[in-house]
Order: sequence, then structure tokens, then C-alpha cells
Amino acid sequence: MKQAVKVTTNHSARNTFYLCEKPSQARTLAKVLGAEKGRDQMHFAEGVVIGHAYGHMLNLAKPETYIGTGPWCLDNLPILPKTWLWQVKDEHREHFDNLGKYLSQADLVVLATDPDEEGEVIGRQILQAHNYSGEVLRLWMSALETESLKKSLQNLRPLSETDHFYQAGRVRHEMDWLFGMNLSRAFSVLLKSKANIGRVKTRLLNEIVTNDQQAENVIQDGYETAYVMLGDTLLELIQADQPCDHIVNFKKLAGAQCGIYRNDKSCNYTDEMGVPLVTPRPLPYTLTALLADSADIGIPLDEGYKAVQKLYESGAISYPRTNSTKLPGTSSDDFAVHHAIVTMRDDLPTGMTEEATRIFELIRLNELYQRNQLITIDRTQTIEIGGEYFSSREEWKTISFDSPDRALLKNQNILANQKKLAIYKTGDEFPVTVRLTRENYGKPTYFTESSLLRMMAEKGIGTESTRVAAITNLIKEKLIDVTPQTDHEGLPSTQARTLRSTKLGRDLIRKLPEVVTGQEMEAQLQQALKEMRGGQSDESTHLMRTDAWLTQTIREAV
DNA sequence: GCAAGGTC
Repeated sequence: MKQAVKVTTNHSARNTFYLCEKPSQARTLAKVLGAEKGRDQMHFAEGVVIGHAYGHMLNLAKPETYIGTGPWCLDNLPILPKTWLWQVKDEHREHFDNLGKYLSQADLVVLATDPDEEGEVIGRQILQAHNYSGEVLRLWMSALETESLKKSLQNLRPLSETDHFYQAGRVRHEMDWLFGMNLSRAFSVLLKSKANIGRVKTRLLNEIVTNDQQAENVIQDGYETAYVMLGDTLLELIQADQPCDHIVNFKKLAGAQCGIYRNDKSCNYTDEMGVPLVTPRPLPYTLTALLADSADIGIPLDEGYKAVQKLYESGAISYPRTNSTKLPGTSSDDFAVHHAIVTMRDDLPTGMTEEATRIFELIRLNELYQRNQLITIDRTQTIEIGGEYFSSREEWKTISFDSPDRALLKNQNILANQKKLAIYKTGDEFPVTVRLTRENYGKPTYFTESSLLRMMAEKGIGTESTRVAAITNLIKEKLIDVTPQTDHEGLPSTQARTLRSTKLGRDLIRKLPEVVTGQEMEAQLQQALKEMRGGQSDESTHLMRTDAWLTQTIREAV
């Protein structure tokens, strides 16, 4: 039984209200504080109430609130609210009022939302909307320090220490609102058709359109290559390093070189095992990495996202919307709001969907490879035909000892690739078939669901929590298309689906100015956040800058 | 009719 922690402060607070960002946080805190679940979705102990939000329960008000209704026009742009209005979302109204009830009885609030800018906004907007004016202390700890929650509770910080994060969080909301509302209206009017524009979605669409166009530009060029079939193994022609010095006589190859070969000096066949390589242990899963891997085994992104959430709600895995690859309890100087995704139990609860089951297996496999050495073994076959060299390299993976999880490995087709060596001894005869194929240089590499998600993470487009929704929205708006893939038997594919821009999407990007489609908005936001975090500038500076930039951008587009 | 961010 864990000892409940008593929080002591300079003030003899009798009623302390802990405000968390989400239910799971409240449950964790309740355990440590010895609180029991009670009415109104709160936890209670003596002198202690623990409540939680559901992420952002308030939204910035719509433009109509500031300028009234009416058809969109350029005359009232850019809209720059003098005072920002936050409104409680309808679906959260009841719970929001409940939070207010307990806030009114508290004489100390401990803000226990996530230790980041959005957490600051989530927590402080609730306090402000309820006109809470008592003392507030801040709980601020890294998810990696799993054992130190008790310690952190006894070292609560003055709220003023995180003021800059709150200011930065507000600027993030406000700049995105200004960008989105003003540019969407402006270009919808100018282009005479709906144009939804935002810092994330427009840049994302631009990345896809640019990639598609580049992919299609290189498609015409091609070259010939040759393959030989040796038994059931396909060997590919080794292209010379410098093609100018080396011209393959394909006609000669194709016409004369099929037949029976003897493994001797004239044929020169070799079959070699490489040195086994120890593969580096994989990084623990971020949400992006997990969903990308899931997509690669045929689980659509939105399905995967839902399945991951179900796994989290059922207690099978830790909090999933994380970009950290650090495990909990790793003593390091790193700070992470959430640690990497880990399994929380050995087996799945019953009644899980097939997608959830397969994703859970992926995480278990990832954990297996973190604990065990993964060995990669490769084999290279080479054969010389008519003066040309052909080769085939295959590799397979195994773990360093006979693991009890071997069955799991088989499921993942890791061991299935292993093939018996078919070594032809000197003097053996074997049939060889030569085949010529026209290859395209750089086949159009359209984004797949996994490569797009990974690209977004690499380039910092969107966040772990919102990337899938950003992609799904482009599909809904018919700016990009998803190609449902089926295998040659018409069965659902086990590969990631392809995502391509539509004509509508390409036309939109073509018509928009570069400052809108490129990284400009992102750069402006990052610059503002940097200054805000360091306390070097204030909110109004950035809103005025953004307002001026919007004015100029709209004027130049007219 | 308009964003991005958090949450279930």
C-alpha cells in the first residue's frame, strides 16, 4: 500500500484542487495522493479534490463573434480581435461547470496539466473562465522521472515561473487563428471557390503536390537491364559503376545465353554467406513511428489511430500521443512531457479489434528487440553469364538466442524469409533463363501513408496528436486521394496505401502565392514562440506583426 | 463556409 503524500505549502491551505489535463493523469495523481473516485468525475481525499479537463475545453470564438455575420469579403480583412474570446465547447459544458463548482470551494489550485505550452493554456483558460482568483501552484515534471511524482508534489512551483509558456501557448492559438481565418476568407473570395488555408494543412498539401510533380517528371526516362533465373532465385545484372565504359550487349544476352550451365571456370558461380551483423536496437515507439509501421503492414492511418486510442483506454499501452523515444525511469537530463509508447500488460484484454491486436504485437516486437540482440544474416549469389555479372542478395533476421517469443517472430515473417542455401558444387549443371526488362529511372515515388507521416515528423509539420487528422482532412476536402491497394488476388493489401494530390489540390497550390504555400507561416510562428518563451517580446508585438503580414499578403494577391 | 491544438 502506497503512502499518501501530504502537500504542505507556506499557506495553510485546507482545500486543494488539483487540475489535470486528462482522466488518466487524474487517476495517477489520485493513487499517489490516496484519493478515491467519487461523483462528478472527481477524486476525493481529505482536503483534496482532483479533477481533470479533456484537453482544450474552450475554443477561440469564431470571426462572426467579432465582426458579425455576412458574406465573406475583403473589406473587413484582416480580422484582428481586440480582446480574444474563449468559448466553452458544447460537449464539455456540463463537466466544465462541475470543475467550476469545486474551484469555487478551493483555496489552493495545483495546476497539473501537461508541462508544455498547450497544457498551460488548457489549465489557465479553465481557471480564468471560472474567475478563480486564489493561489495557484504549478506541478511541472518530466514523464521520464516516474518515481519522482511524490517529490515534485512537495516541490510545487510558483505559477509565475511558467508564465512565459502560457503566453507562448496563447500566441500559438492566436496566430493560427489569424492565419487560418483571414487567409481562408481572403483566398476563398479571390479564387471564387472554397480555399481552406492554414499553417499546417497548406504546407502539407504543398509538400504532397511538389513531390507528385517531381515524381511524374522523371517517369519518361528509362534503361534496360537483364535478369537471370537460377532455380527459383532471380539474379539482377550488376550495372557497371561507369556506364560509359561498359555497354551491355543485351541482344547477345537475350538471344544466346539461356541454357544449361556448368559451374566451372567458364561459368563462375559463387554463393556466399556474409558476416552476421548485429542490428542496432530499435528506438522505442513514438506515435508517428508506430502508426507508420502499422500502415506498412496494411492498417490505414485513421484505423491505426483509433486502435491505438482503444489500446490506451483499455490499459494495454501507455499514453500514445508522444514524440519521445525515451523509456520511463531513464535517469537522464532529458525532459519529456510523455515517455515513449510501452505495453502496460502482457496480454490484450478480450474483445480487441484485429487492428488493435496487430498494433499491440508491433509494440511487443519492438520491446523484444530492445531487450535482445537482433542478428542480420545475408547471403549473396553471383553468376557470370556472357561476361556480365548477375547477383542476388538476400538477408534475414534472427535473435541472438532461442527466445520464448519465437512464435511472435514467426508471425512477423522475420524467420519466414530464411531459405536453405542451394550451393552448386564445381561441375554441377543448372538451367539459366535470361530476361530483359525495361526499367524506369526513379519510379514515381508517391507518398504512402507511412512515408507521409514520417516526412511530417521530420519536417516538423503538425504534432503527434494532430498529424493523422491533418492528412484525413485533406482527403475529406478532396485535395488528396487515397489509393486503396489490393494485392493481385484482390485481397486487402498488406502494404501502406498511396496518397496523391488531386487536380483540385494541385490547382489550389498553383494559384496560391509562395508565402502561403511554403514555410513562411511556420517560420513566423516559431520565431514568435522563441521570443515569447525567452520573455523577449510580448503578445501584442506578434499579433501586430502577423496583422501587417496578412494585410500585405492579401494586398499583393488582389 | 474559415485553423491548430488538446482530449475521448
